[in-house]
Amino acid sequence: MIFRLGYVAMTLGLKDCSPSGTVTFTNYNKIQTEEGKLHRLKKLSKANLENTLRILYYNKAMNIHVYRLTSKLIPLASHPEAVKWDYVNELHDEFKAVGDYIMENNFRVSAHPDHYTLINSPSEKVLEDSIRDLDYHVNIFEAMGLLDYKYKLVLHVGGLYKDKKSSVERFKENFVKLPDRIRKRIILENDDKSYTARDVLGICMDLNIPMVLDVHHHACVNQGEHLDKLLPDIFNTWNGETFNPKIHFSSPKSEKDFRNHADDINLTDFVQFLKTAKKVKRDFDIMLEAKAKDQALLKLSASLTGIEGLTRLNESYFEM
DNA sequence: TCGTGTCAAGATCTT
DNA sequence: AAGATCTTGACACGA
Repeated sequence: MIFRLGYVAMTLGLKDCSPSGTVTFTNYNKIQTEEGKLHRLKKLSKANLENTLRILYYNKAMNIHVYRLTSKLIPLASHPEAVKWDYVNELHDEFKAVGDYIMENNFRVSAHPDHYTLINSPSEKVLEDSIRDLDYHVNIFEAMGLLDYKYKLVLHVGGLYKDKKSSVERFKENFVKLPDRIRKRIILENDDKSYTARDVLGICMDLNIPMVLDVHHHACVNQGEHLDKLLPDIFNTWNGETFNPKIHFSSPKSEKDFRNHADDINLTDFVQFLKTAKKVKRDFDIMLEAKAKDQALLKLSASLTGIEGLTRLNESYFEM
């Protein structure tokens, strides 16, 4: 079986190549004219898309095909008070260049709306803001021409609101009401505090949603279950999907800051997880969430060369 | 050019 | 009930 490695958003191997250039709302407001504001947003967005393309060139050169797009491609896009503009059409060519390159080279790209996006919130406003943010993310995929639902948005279940059971119910109610173009993109990940892998698996099986296991989060909070028990079912939530199952992997920064991400991936823990994954006998992808991004990936990749039972096919592809 | 406080956003813990 | 904390990369501003 084959597994692949990927990383998140930015590339330390490239200088001056942030795909997440932005402007603070405070500063944005200092710009006097509507035209000036628009110009600023457009300039930043254009640079972000160009840098994303550069990152993809780099990924291709490095044989890395699993990559998470930044959520910050279009600054203030879902900010309620920022000027509304048609970034999809105005940046059509830039979006298309990125999307074409992704499809031509079979990249598996995804996005991960940040933790303010909560579709199980009891607040009508928070829900509304969240849907607007999801809409923005889908707009980006669509603008790139990534119309296939295989390009996913990773979400957490949300807050507990002092009552897990009703909060899960609210998630389900709100989820099924989402428009197809959003709902069919969403996949769910266990978090490091509230919703365990087992909680999320239950929801995913109920609603037919692919689940992303975060191994680190599972170590932070669990109900005593071993991953051996859960992993086959987690992978089965991907049956019928185009892409293989995906998991997230990161290492704790320290014993004290256990939930924080370390710069690199702990080799011992990683190999330990591979042993569990091997039993499932299924190809899968691993999104590395390490602060050293692509450098952490390459470092891990290099150190996996000597591991017994593992064949390194290239920088990010392994057979075991 | 460098260092540091600040930043759109919510939830939850602390006081 | 209000304020602090979480966590993160990048801005913004001043030295």
